[in-house]
Amino acid sequence: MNTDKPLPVSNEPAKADLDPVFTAVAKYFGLLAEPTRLKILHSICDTERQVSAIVGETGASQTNVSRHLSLMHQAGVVTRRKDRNAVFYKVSDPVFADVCRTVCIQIAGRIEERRPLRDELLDFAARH
Amino acid sequence: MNTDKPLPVSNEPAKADLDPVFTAVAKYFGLLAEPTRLKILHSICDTERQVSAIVGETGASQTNVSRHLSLMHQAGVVTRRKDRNAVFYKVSDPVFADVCRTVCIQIAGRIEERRPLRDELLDFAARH
DNA sequence: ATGCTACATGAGCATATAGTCATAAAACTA
DNA sequence: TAGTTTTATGACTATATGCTCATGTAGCAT
Repeated sequence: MNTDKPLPVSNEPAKADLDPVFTAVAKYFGLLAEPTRLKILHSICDTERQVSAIVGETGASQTNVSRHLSLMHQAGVVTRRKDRNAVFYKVSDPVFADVCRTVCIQIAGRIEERRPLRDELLDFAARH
Repeated sequence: MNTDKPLPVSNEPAKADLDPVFTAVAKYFGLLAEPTRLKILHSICDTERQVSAIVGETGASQTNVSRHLSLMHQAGVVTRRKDRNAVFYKVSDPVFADVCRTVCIQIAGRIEERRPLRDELLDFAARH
């Protein structure tokens, strides 16, 4: 019998195979879907920083920061460098670096205008 | 006593006020962080479609599709148009339309190469 | 060796949310 | 009117995950 991947139903153009893509992309966006992670990314998008510094900047607990950093390291969007007793992290993924810079630096000034966030991200997109 | 918003600790440049921004941005990205929603967005990023058609395309249940559509409508990224018995949805946010087009059309062909997804999104970013 | 600092991690809790089933509401059809 | 189709929603379940407390581990200092 046929052991190849199951053929798509009717004449659809291999649409079933898109599922893993959607799942993977969703996970990727999920990394950007948490305020604490965005804060952390903001803290290390330009400068390499050690965990304790990130903790101080973000105000999150050491445990929590460590967990988020592990997660993002596993996903490959931050790099880890150990120096003596400290561990330094940095955003290695240019997309993420861009996003956090844009979001944090560009948008921050407009928060008091209370424009819908949609507009903010529209501006973000327009500049890329 | 002072009833204004609390002053930032030490000489930090109003960093505490960034919190609502991070939260809002996170919620926004969260809309893109679910496979089913990405499928739905893919289905209506170019063409306006009624719910039953989206159900047929995505393979998700009618209830689930309806919920996701409500959610995205509330968030303002899709528009709703009622025609007789049917309801038509369309992606109204150009950012989302772009994302879903890019992700689905551009990346789909490369899934079998098994490159890390990071590279995929790098390409996405490079073309903007 | 003892203690201190820096980071990571197991266990557990609390909450958010994706999904389902049943049902409701609205509009068309016979 | 009765029945069908289309979409939305209340109630519920299951799972994921953000967070914390406690503890472990590694390197440095005295």
